[in-house]
Amino acid sequence: MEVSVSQENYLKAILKLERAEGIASNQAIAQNLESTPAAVTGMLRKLCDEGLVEYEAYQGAKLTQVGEQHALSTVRKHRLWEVFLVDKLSYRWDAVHDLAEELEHIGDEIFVDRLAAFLGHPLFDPHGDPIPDALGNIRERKDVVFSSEALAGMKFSVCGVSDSSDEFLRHLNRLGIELGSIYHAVERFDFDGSMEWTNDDGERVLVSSGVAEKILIQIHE
Amino acid sequence: MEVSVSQENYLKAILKLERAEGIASNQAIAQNLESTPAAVTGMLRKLCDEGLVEYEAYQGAKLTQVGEQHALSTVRKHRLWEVFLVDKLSYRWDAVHDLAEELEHIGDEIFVDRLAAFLGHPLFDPHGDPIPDALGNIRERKDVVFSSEALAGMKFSVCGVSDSSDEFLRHLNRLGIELGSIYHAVERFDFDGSMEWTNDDGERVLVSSGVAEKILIQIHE
DNA sequence: CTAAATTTTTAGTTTATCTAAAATATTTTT
DNA sequence: AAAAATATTTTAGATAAACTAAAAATTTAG
Ligand SMILES: [Mn+2]
Ligand SMILES: [Mn+2]
Ligand SMILES: [Mn+2]
Ligand SMILES: [Mn+2]
Repeated sequence: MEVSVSQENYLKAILKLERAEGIASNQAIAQNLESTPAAVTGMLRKLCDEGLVEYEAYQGAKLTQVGEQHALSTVRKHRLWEVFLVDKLSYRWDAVHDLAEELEHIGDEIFVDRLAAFLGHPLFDPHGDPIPDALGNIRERKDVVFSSEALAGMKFSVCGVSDSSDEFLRHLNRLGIELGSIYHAVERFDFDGSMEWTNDDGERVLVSSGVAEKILIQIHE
Repeated sequence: MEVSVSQENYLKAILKLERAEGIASNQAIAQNLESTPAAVTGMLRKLCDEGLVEYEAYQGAKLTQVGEQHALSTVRKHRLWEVFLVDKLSYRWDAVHDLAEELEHIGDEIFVDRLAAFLGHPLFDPHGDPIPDALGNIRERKDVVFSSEALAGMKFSVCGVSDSSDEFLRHLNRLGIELGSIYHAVERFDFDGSMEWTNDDGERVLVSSGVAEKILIQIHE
């Protein structure tokens, strides 16, 4: 019952799609993994044979109990390694994804658990994504909305992003926006939906609607 | 110029053999990697094409400058990860090899260098093997001999092992012998070459000649 | 019910590595 | 220097894990 690197990446993609849309369609999986529907069909059959996904032809895929645990364990590893890279090796949040994508496939549960203990059992990764615990439980955050929903006058803190691509994160770096940053929404410009924010140091930042829609915030008071 | 996991394992084996015997014979490489001479011939040709080893048919293999650097970098990663596992994740020295064998193939020079910095640029791994620095320099230890050479009355500290197999290390665990342990040689029994040692707490240990021949020590005064 | 979209099947292809047995070269022994 | 023993290479093919393009089948939407 060895699960290959490729298979683990499939499981992660299916987990993500299942959480987002209820079921993982062939096409969506292909898109996620930059592959083709034909390749996905082949892999789904294999994963089904191995008891990791439920799959009937033309009906899309769902993870089995075992498959979901495996996927969650891989996500857990991925996010813990991202924490390690940022907290211990001083990587920036836009430089950790590819490395974590490799590290997530190494070692067993004992290894992950020791890593988690060493890091102090962190609850979130450097992008604000929740880290499943050893049993696969994910604490979904409450009271979290996209910053595009903030109204003028509100005070909020940045607690996540819905796009962890290096390009987007580097754009945020340029704007000075990072996890934990606290801002006030000053104004929304109806013309293009962009917003002006200020922080406690009085620094202003102009956030386009496209960017605001990808930043998760928690509203204060 | 991507070097595969398998290729990196070949380079490491060749490095080891070259240091030990001057040249890496086909057969010795096969033995090291639990493969066959025919498979080795094929891989040596590929590595030669890629400029990583010098190889002429029937003449055995030597690493090129580039190949040696790559091999040293892999060894460096392996040993640094072993230090990480023991120092940070509380693994025992007999449980780190297989994991390091996988981790050593991940990431680039920047990653290794940051890991080394995080660990405080350790000079030796948990088995007493020297860790190459970022440039590939290995500080070979001086005044190190096998414990079988210790004469009655001598005081010494354990600084390495020539066999890092889990079985041997677990045997040392049972005897209570670990890196840094300090002993006095009490007596050698001519009958079978076994030795009796004591530590400062007055605890005695009987070491067979086979074991003594695999333990590296530094003699005090 | 059609037409469009999605998925599966078919029939290979690719890549990387390994194997057994035969042929060849090298080394050792006589 | 032969012969014998040992080591290495060649040959020819196996294996495994994935992926692809195009055709066929199925599902879904209008
Ligand atoms: Mn991955
Ligand atoms: Mn992340
Ligand atoms: Mn390895
Ligand atoms: Mn070691």
